[in-house]
Amino acid sequence: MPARPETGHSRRNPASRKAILDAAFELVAEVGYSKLGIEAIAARAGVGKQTIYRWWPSKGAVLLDAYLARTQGDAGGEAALPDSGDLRADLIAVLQATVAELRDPTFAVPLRALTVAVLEDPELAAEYEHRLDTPMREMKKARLRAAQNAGQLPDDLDLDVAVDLLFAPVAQKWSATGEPPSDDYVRTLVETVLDGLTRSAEGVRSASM
Amino acid sequence: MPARPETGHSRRNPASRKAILDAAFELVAEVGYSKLGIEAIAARAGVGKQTIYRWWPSKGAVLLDAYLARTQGDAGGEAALPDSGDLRADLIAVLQATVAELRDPTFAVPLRALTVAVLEDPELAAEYEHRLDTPMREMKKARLRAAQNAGQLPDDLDLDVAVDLLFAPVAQKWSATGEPPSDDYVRTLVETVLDGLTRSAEGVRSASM
Amino acid sequence: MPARPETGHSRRNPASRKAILDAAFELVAEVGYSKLGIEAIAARAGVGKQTIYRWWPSKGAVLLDAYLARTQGDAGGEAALPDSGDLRADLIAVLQATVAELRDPTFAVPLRALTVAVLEDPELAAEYEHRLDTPMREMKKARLRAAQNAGQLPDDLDLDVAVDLLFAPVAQKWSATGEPPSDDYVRTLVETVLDGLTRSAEGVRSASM
Amino acid sequence: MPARPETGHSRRNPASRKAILDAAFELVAEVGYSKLGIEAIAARAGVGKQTIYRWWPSKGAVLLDAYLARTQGDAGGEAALPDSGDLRADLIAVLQATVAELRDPTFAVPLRALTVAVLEDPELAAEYEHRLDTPMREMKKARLRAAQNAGQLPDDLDLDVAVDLLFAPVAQKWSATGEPPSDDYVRTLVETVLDGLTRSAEGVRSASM
DNA sequence: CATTAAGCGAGACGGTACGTCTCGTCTTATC
DNA sequence: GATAAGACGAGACGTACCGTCTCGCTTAATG
Repeated sequence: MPARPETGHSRRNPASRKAILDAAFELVAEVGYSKLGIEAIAARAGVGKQTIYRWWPSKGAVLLDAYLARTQGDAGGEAALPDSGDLRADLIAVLQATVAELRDPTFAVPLRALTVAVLEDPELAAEYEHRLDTPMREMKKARLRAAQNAGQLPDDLDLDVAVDLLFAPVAQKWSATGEPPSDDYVRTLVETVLDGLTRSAEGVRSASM
Repeated sequence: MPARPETGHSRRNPASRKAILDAAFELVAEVGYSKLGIEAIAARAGVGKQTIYRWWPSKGAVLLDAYLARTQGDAGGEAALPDSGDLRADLIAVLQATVAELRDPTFAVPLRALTVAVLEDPELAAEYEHRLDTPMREMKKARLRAAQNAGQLPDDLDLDVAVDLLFAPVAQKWSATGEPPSDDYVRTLVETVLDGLTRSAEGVRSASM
Repeated sequence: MPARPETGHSRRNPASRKAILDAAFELVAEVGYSKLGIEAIAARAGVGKQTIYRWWPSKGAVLLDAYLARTQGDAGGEAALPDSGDLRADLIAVLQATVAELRDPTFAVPLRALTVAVLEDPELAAEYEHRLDTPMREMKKARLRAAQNAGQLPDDLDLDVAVDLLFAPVAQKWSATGEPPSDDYVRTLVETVLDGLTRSAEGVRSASM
Repeated sequence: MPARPETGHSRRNPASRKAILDAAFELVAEVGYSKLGIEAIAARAGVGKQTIYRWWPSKGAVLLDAYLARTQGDAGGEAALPDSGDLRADLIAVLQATVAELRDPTFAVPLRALTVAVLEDPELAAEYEHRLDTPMREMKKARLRAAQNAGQLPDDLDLDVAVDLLFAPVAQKWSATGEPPSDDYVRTLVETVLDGLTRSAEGVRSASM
């Protein structure tokens, strides 16, 4: 979330930029969002405070850049969800990988901080949605669309709702308790989503509805 | 989240307590969580700062008490979800009532503040879960259990997963964007959850899985 | 400096009074005047704060009572300066005893506290003068008056000035530096006071004046 | 009492420094030492509290600087006591000027505050002695030394004792009562000091001593 | 090839809120 | 009714950061 478009030949010092993002990521992992301060970031980065204020509008914006630099430094956004043909197994695998990541404090603590920052700042929320949320959602929808094409899911399925059903419960549980749900929960979740709450009550269902 | 059990005859002044909770609730609605300060609460409540520090461990704890006092002051926890016999319609109604509430800033802003507080403080999160989350979840599970007893839902359904599927997507969308989803989204959500993603692709499903 | 005259049969608890004065004296010796607090005195004395506020108008007043209780508990004010007939030797002895006392922190620290209290509170200053300063001054003047009667001092000598000349320099030095002057200083002081600055320059003096 | 030596080109803001010293001097004259607070000084000076804490270790240190700035802002320390050749008259004049100054609350109240501060803080006492007391004492001793050179005072006179005899009684009376002594007292004081207590009892003295 | 203007590390500054401490008053229960 | 206990409104304490603002210094581009 740069304050200025990085077009043209800015005289910005890339070493300072990197030092700031690294310092912010490490610091937030150590002390949490509420105790993360611009002065502390500047001090750890060996940078003047003004260099942060010059390029970022808030500590949340620094954090978003820092998180993106860490999580997407390697992959250029080319990632995709696995597609073995077995949708059920693939979804379980993806969600179990997600909860595994959330169990690693190195990423979970900064992500939690980012969540707080986004909750407190609507502008940052828009930036977050555009740069992190939407790309991830598109990846997930792509996998579901493949299942549709394979005839495994109905064509009129609302893919956004489907993505929410699969991922929101995990995110919510992690937000609320600090811990992601268990692998068993994830398995049950996927199966319940795929089959529906009413799956084995066909007789009753057709009778009452 | 009282610092001390309120058993016995405490010498605590109940008028001060009420003034503090009212001031906190109003202030947070006006300025948001990050700009909510203990001094401002004390000043608006006409109370010394120490009276807050004496009885609450953090501003998040004050906020939780304030929110509970507002939302459960009247109902003694006896509330229940509607049960017309039509599960689908009841769930849509409940979720639409929920999103309607989230569109009212009077409650949504303090609730958002409480969400931030809970994200930043694991102890408060436990308190929140015990005093707010669990009772609500029990209400929701009670309605689903009634549906089970009526043969509308399978007996082996995991009710916790079911509740998450219904409510987490709404909460998540509201958290991420500041706005709750539309009534249409809610309707689609309920129907997708009840029927399952694979609902109209039985043939394919049995073939590939 | 009791807030109420102690005439009549007050229901005042003498044990509490003694505990307060003892606690005040000990505490001030430990922490100094500026860090001496009513709450700390009450706590150490095992007494409610109100019991202090009821009977004394300020911590300085407590301190004056505490100091008097310690220093004059035994002697009922009957003390007198030594009179060996040798004024010079007696004065030196008295002043050296004074500086010796000022070197004992047990009394010097509370006395210093009392000095501060008196500097800050004119009412307490009047009380101090009446109950401590004047009696001491009278003792000193009595010794000088005896010397006058013995023909050792001129009849028209202003005894107040004389007392000040002998004692003010010692008090002043102790106030300013925290340490009383040396025994040698005291000896030189007494001799200079008795003889006058001009003592051995009679010729010049008679010539120029 | 600067916390740091003012050598080199400090980035300290001299306007803030002056505003703080002025505010401190005026405030202490209005409310006295015990009610003088750093916050009030900062507020009146239009300065952040940290700017005071950054440069002074205590309010007493601010007060010392403030007093020195007022009393020695003009004179660069070049002052000297009057020397008309008539020691007796000069001393009376100087002491009467001193008591006149002590009757002016504008200077007397801050000086009294400074006295309290010095009594409570040995480090400040050392600073006070070095920057205020010693220079004044040297001035006084210089005048007495001139009298020695003129043969008006004996060469073996202890000038420190002599200065104390002349000035301590005035300072002491002012400290103890809040009022400096009268002009008459001062005259008697000077004459008694110069002539000695035993001045007109030579016969008796030689007989008994 | 200066010159000049931006970025930079550093940190003082006017502020604000923190959480603690103590003040002097008030209330409650005990004796 | 005096007392021990301690909650209360009030507000100063000294600290920590905020975001802004100079300072010199370095460094790349432009005239």
